[in-house]
Amino acid sequence: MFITIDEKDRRPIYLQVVDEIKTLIARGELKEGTPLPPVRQVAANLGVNLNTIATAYRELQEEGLISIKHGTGAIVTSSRANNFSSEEDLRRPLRAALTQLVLVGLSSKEILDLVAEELKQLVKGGK
Amino acid sequence: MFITIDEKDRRPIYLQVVDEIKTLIARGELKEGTPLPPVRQVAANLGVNLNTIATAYRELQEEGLISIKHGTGAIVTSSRANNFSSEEDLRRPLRAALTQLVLVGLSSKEILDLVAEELKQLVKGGK
Amino acid sequence: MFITIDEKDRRPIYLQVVDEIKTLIARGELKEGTPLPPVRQVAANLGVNLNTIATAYRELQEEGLISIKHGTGAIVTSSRANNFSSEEDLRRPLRAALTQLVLVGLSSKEILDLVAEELKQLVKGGK
Amino acid sequence: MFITIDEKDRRPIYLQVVDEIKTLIARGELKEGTPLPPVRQVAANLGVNLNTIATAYRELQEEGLISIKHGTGAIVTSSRANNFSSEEDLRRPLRAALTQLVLVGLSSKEILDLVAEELKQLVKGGK
DNA sequence: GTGGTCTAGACCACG
DNA sequence: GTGGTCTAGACCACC
Repeated sequence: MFITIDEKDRRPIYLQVVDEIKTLIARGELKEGTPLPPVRQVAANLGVNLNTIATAYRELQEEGLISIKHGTGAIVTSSRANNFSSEEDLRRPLRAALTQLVLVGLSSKEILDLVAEELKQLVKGGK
Repeated sequence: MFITIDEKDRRPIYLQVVDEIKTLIARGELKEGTPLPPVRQVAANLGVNLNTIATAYRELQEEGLISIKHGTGAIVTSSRANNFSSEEDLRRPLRAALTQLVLVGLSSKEILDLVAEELKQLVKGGK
Repeated sequence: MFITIDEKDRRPIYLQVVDEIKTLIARGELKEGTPLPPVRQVAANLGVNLNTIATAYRELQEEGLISIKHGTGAIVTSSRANNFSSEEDLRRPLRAALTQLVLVGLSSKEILDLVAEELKQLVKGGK
Repeated sequence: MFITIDEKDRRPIYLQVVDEIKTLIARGELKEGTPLPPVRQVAANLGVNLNTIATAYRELQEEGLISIKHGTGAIVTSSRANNFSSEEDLRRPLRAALTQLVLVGLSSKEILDLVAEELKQLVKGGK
């Protein structure tokens, strides 16, 4: 399982980890039932503290994507997020991302291509 | 100029403000040369601390979108962001937003429609 | 002997087992002298690790409710717990349970009814 | 605001703090809108680490009882828990607490008196 | 002056 | 061998 963290990214490391794992789940690279690697192992690989990864796992558990069992480890339990979010909550981050692409000078077509490309990687499996 | 902040949004208020203003600029609702309302006024309208808005304006200035002049206020100077960001920096938030949409159960088509809709609102003015 | 464990319950499995068995003893469904089923059997039934049940039995033994004999298994020895607990130790979990009921919006009457109902099931046999 | 922690209690400190604050909210000693004392102050008072209290506050926020604002502090936002719990989830801890009281030898009447007493303190205000 | 995040490391609880 | 909790302390982000 490949996760990378970005020093330059201003968001906290644990949230970066959360997003990377979410993407892996969305892509189907982590299917339901799959065990996640131990907290300590991920922490060692990324060179960060154990607690940082533990926080990420806890967050994923709260969103209902994984289940953590004491003494046993964590497994993916769902590829569906508990959606307590309103449509606006989903639109906001999308709009912000698109806005930045526009401001950087990309044309509508370039943006749509970019979106299509990313989306294709996310739903490789089908749907 | 209409800005709203979302109590439930976990991101800092100043970043929410930054994003909303960026969207207004991208949409052409704030054109080059337009003055931004005074920090005090925005802060009062939103019921937040003055420093919060000042931080947002500073951030926008650093990205080259506005110019802050002591005594005269801030004006929009460009509809192009200084792009110091790598391609990956632009992709990451997009991927995160798309990932969440996938996890919430939307189909590729639904997501593309959503993107197209948001994008249309962003480039209404031109391009 | 019917025991169930609740995946969603955040408390450790062994404690859930301890509490379920205590309830059976309090209700008189497990009387003094009754043998408890072998650790292996309970573990198999619940699909949990053998050590988990062993830990539960050990806990019950420490409270003086059962006696574990190597080779012969465990038997219920008392329907009275060794009360090493202060009054406050007994009140705390009660208060926590009642607090949650209040916060969830139940009225005093509803709560008292609930208590009476549970209590009736616990002392069916006598007292 | 008086909180105490119990060395002998086997539950983690942060959960003890959570329960104590919940009780204060249920009792109406902490009303909606009331600010909670700063994390560092509570930590100092109890002689525990700052992170321990921060964890407790985060838990209360997740249950919807308080709202934490960066740079501002935490305030009580509701005296109603977000009740995602099934009835069984509410009964379990109550049953466990009552079971222990029975096993310790209290009569039904004594238990009901104890419940009534605790409950009275919880709903002093009325209902 | 708030809370948030992270570290290094210890020790415990669980299965 | 898992994850959980806690500490002491540093540094950052936010308002």
